[in-house]
Amino acid sequence: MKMLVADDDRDLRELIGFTLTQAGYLVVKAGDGPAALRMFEAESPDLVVLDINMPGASGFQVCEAIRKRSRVPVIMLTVRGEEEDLVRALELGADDYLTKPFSPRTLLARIKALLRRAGMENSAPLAAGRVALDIDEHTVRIGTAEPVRLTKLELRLLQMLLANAGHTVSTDRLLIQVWGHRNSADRQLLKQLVHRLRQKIEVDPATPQLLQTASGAGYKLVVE
Amino acid sequence: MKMLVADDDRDLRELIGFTLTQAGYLVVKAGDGPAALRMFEAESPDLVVLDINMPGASGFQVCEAIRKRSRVPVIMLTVRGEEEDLVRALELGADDYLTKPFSPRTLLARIKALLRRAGMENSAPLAAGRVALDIDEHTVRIGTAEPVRLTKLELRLLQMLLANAGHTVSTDRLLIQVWGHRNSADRQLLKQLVHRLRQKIEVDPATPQLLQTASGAGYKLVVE
DNA sequence: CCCCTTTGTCACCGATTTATAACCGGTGAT
DNA sequence: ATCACCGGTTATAAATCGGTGACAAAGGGG
Repeated sequence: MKMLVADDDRDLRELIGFTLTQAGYLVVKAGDGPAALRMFEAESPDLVVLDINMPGASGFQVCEAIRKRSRVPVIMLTVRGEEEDLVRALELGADDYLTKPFSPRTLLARIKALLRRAGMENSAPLAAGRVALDIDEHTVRIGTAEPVRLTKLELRLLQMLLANAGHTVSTDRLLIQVWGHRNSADRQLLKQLVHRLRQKIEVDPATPQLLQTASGAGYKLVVE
Repeated sequence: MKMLVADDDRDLRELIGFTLTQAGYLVVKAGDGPAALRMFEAESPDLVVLDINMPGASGFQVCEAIRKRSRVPVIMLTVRGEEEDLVRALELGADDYLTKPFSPRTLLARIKALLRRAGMENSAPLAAGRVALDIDEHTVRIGTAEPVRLTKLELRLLQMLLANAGHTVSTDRLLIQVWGHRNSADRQLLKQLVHRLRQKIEVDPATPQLLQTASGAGYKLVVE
């Protein structure tokens, strides 16, 4: 699940990003309206957290532009006492809003409630290079081959690697993302999981072309 | 469209009632928790506006009781700065909340947004492929076969799958949409319901052609 | 009240998925 | 050379998942 966070307040942006990352979501960030729209185009997030007050283009304009091409859930951020803003935001198609300041816990609760209600059928398949991941169906397609079914853990691992395609992801981060905890004994789990995943997605699992080992560091997904 | 307004503050109750009536909705009112539950039973409203602080039974208890038997949209009313309340309310299954004081215009905007999300304004497509669902009659027709009668739960499940025809719907989402709550123990209910539905709509229930399992992910309705 | 339908609960099976352990070969440090 | 460590592989045990049948509880007319 990928989310776009658009806010000009750097600290708040990082806080929200951190909160969502900890909760297991992938996060992309933007500091102003135009950047938010570019990121939206480039990343096709599954949910957007959008500050109303931003330089460049206001949250309203961004929201309107997003609604022109997608029904992705949008949460607007606003300061207290600006009820006119809220009405306008909701009329423009925003799905929910939060008044600043808010607690991370509240944000998460709202996001979860929204995702629960939001249909979620517009979750675009995550892809890089020849690898296309369909989260809903729990499948990957390599090139034009038949889609391969993945288990829950395989899906999470591949999602994590795909989100950082071309870059090495450390074993610690993978452990946290896939199992939610880290301790040295669990490296064995990762070994196993990588092995099983390679059986499914590599042409020759003995000489991995896609899921390569970065010795001593972690793993990476190679894209051309 | 009938709505239940439950609040112990008589003035606020009347204001909300007036606002909703003006907007063209039918309104029934209750001044405390037990009355709210009685009205809910007697009137079967399509949406509930529920104050958290009420004598007799708190809004939490009322919300919980409502969720035990219905998935009707619920909006909770609360005072500012009680974030714990909000989280608890949303976790109990409330769909939205408003912090007092709020403007009538805000209330209406939120209600409309909620109805829009609940799919109560634009009726979902009732047919896909060879499957045609008649919600009023509680029947499905597969191809040119005789219509088959469905139970309430079977209808909801099939409606949900039909709305996402061709795409996998996760078990969690199905649990929420059909029963209104999610709880890992309740997966058994879904198993049974799917089993019973297959008996009714599949030519050979042992090898499902329509209602297929996406192992580890959920179920999907296959359309050609 | 009884009868019938619907819904929830339980137990069990087979298959899949995940966890645990042992072993192998390569590498780098001492 | 020896040893510790790392990553890959194989094998096996444990847990989970989905399907099924049987049956009990709840609900709804007549």
